[in-house]
Amino acid sequence: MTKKDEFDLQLFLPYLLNQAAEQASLDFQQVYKGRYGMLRTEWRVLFHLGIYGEMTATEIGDRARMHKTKISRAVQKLTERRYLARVRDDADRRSERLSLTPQGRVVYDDLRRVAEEYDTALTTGFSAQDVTRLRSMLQALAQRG
Amino acid sequence: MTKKDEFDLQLFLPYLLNQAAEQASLDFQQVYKGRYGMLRTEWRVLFHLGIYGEMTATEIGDRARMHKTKISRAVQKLTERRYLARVRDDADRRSERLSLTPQGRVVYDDLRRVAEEYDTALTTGFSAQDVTRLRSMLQALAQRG
DNA sequence: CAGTAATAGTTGATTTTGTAACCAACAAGG
DNA sequence: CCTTGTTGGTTACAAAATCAACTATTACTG
Repeated sequence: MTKKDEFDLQLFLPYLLNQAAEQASLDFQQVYKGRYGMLRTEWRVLFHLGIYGEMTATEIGDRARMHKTKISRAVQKLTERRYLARVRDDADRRSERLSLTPQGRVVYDDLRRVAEEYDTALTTGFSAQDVTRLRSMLQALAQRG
Repeated sequence: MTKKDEFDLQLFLPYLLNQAAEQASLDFQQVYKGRYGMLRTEWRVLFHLGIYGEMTATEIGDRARMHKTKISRAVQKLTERRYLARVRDDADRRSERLSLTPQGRVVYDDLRRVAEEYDTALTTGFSAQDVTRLRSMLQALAQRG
């Protein structure tokens, strides 16, 4: 990253990643916020249920690396808006099986379409190979710890 | 990213970038938080002054893409801790020239050393070429908008 | 089993961030 | 100059994230 005495903040990975991440989520944020008044935590929960189907709060937390209070509050909001249904699990009555309502699925489908388009827009200008390499490196970085 | 009907959240760039960014900043965060009780906004301001020398708040904001209220509060905190000095600019008496105190420089030097080591640790396992490519792609992504 | 520990999830208090309104100093045009 | 608009920066208030404590249920251990 640096030679000898110079330190380039613009190349420092945590900083750089953060700048890129913030920029990358900006436009997509406008959509889920503007169109559905959702928070980042909320679309994440929505997407997890949309993709993986029925899950419990902790399962989402593990997969998304989100803290359980964030999940709890996101689930509340989404339930209020009738985007998801909660059913107590009879096998373990502490937890609830969460799933999308039909209404929630409509929202998910819409946002997912936008997400796909947005991802495409973000990666235009890079070669397919570079993009693949980028994703795999990011996944590796995300896994450390 | 996806073929036809599948949507892989783990590969969605805004999500992936965010996961990687969060993970990447974790350990470094421990250091500046644990060792100096600093916030992310604060080390950023500190680093900007350490690297680029005297700057005004807006200059930092432009370069770091941070909102001015964040800067304002970070500057306050850092001033309280005697890490930086503020001098009203006579040419334009609305703004202040900010710079590190000797004490602030000590902290900067320490954190910078840690940052360098940490960056190295993060990138081990990747080829030098891949890392270079990664950084340049991230810079490109960060610039969009 | 009884007692203790661990887990799923919620709630409340505190901290941090975001948004908007604001003050002081400067800039430009008439 | 004087009005209007802009810019640098702060402050107040609302929204959100973090952290700690709490309830209810299940798992473990002697």
